[in-house]
Amino acid sequence: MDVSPILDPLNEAQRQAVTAAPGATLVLAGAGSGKTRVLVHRIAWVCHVEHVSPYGVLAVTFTNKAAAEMRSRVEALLDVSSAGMWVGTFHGLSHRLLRVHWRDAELPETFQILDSEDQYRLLRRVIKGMELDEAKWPPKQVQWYINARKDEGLRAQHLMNNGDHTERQYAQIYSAYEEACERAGLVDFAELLLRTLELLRKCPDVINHYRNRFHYILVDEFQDTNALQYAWLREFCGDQVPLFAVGDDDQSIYGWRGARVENINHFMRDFPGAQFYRLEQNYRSTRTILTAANGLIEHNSARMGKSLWTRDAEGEPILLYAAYNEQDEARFVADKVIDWVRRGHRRSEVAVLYRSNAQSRVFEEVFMTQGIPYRVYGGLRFFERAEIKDTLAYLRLIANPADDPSFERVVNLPTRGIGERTMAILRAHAKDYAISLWEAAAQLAAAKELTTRAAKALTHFQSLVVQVAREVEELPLHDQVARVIERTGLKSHYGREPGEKGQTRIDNLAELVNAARGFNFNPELHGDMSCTDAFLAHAALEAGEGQGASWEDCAQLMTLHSAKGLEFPLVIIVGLEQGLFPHKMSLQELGRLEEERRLCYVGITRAREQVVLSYAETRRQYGADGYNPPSQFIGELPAELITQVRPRVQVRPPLYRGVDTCKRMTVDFGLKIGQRVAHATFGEGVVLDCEGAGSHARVQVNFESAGSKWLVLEYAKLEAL
DNA sequence: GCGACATTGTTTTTT
DNA sequence: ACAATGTCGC
Repeated sequence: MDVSPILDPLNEAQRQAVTAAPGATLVLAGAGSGKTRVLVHRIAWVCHVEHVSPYGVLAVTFTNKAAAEMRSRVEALLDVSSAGMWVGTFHGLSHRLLRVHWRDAELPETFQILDSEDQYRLLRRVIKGMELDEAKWPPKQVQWYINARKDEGLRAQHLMNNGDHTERQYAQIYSAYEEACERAGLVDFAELLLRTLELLRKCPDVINHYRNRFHYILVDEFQDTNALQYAWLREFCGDQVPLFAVGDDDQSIYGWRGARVENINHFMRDFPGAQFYRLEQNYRSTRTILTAANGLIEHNSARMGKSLWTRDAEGEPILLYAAYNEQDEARFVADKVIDWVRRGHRRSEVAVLYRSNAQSRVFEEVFMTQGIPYRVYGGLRFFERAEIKDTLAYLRLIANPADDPSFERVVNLPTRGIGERTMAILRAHAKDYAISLWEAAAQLAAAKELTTRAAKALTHFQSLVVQVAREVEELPLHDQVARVIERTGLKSHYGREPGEKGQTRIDNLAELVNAARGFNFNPELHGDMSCTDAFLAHAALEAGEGQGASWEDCAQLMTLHSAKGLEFPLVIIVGLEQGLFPHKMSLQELGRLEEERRLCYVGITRAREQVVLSYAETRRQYGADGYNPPSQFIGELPAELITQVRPRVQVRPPLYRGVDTCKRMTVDFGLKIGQRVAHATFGEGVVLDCEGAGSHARVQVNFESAGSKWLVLEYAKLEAL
């Protein structure tokens, strides 16, 4: 067997990892060091050299995108179809397992998946149903709590008797939520994993089957695994099946949602004798960029230790721009994009990275006026749109009338006279007899316990659903979807919405029919699910892109988090201000601050050719002007790599504040906020704020070298520049 | 059931 | 500031 296609494209460290002896292996793979390549080549290696069938390989990722990429690269390298191979996300693979073993997992055959929005809505219902005050038990927080517990492998029953009153109440809600899911045959995202884990633990037949089947398990982005996912992996491995894990502790940015970098350490403990490799040669960035990234990340204490290097040239210095405010910052960035394009590059090679989504707005506005095409990542995705979810809710209700959340969603959409009062009676009845809303509706309408009007409306709704269900039974999927949209009145309902909005929704519904038409039912993957169920699961597990892939050459706007795994020739990281990035919520705890620093590290290492940084001296946030000092991360980068960009001219209109100090400042000292000033010892800086009056008047000045300071005007002898 | 006003919370995101 | 809810009156 010729292994040269597998080994030739690899460097020494990669080759060692790929050809490691069978057994647990951990690869610490720095940014841009060929992590996916190692994973893919490792699969090829074990298949070709150790003669493991591709069907004996289980490869797990976090996102569908990563799974798809892995699949296609394995196919290209192995020259076989990857159809039989188990490559997928934790959730996708868990789902697949639960569909096969639904009986052992104690699920109804047609169980459906709740996405986070569905989960949130159901939780609100549950909390209301328990007659609890939403203000005291915020559904968002409860949702957070439940998911966090599930991610730790904990059920409500484990929590009922612990903690204080609050804790117990949370556990009570958790328990009621479990029951609601149970009754309606619903499974949320975390539940997919937890159910699977419990299934594997309680059914020796099942786990033995899979341990015999999978001879190799690989996992990507290992630093992002939470406790549940790690337990899931260990369960599959037992003490026989080797686990090949690839990750980078320096890119762990999801601690806030339960990811445990410590799993990297646990790996070495739980798999004694595990092999350990480091990939430190970077193929992406210039030396300047890597030196900067290394310099920054060295400020973190809890690290495995790793230092990226490259054979690449030194490259451009890192640019730093101190903007007056967020508008000035956006204008500067727009200029940079225009300049980049003028030099013969593509716009799509530029990424603007920010800490929080709200920051995208200014950039959008300025890009719009400057005529720069752009694309914002994140936001509502296709299958998350209201009109899409409404249609899917009808489909779900047809498949399973006990699906209470779907019932709630569409019972009065379009409005058919079933209001809050009727629903309250329905819910109470359903609760009393522990039946679904669907059954409750049927019973109450028959028992004449409702007003004639309400009973009629309910009967009408139910017969509509039954009728559409019958009509649709034998139709191909896309016709089913089209028929549902038509017959339920959704189409005309949205058509009535005024303006562009209604049309967009209609277009989206048409797009949904297309998506259904293009949906491949794969018996290999979907087992004996119905095509509709498979499509519904697909909608929940792969919510689709935020915006359809744009053919136009667009500048890319996204959060630092969503930039992970991507690369761009030019990366512009904006809003580098203390309190914004690192975010103020992270400043109290060292661990969280270090995570912010890793986020910055991720941002910098996305760049191939150049990094540009910027911050604003004043920024309008939550409606008020804020003054943030420059981010500490700027100071943590090696100073010699940074070139300050001087502002061109003073573009920003001066800010006036209607307080006496400002007037005095302006009149007596010739100062105003935003004014550049010079101080005898501190050098040059910018006035950020003022307070007090008369001889107590003070100004806050942000000095270039000395940082920001409060000075008493009378003594400071500031010189206006 | 819908439009007008009030209240509320604004880090990051995938599945 | 602002968007996204919730409440109230018709």
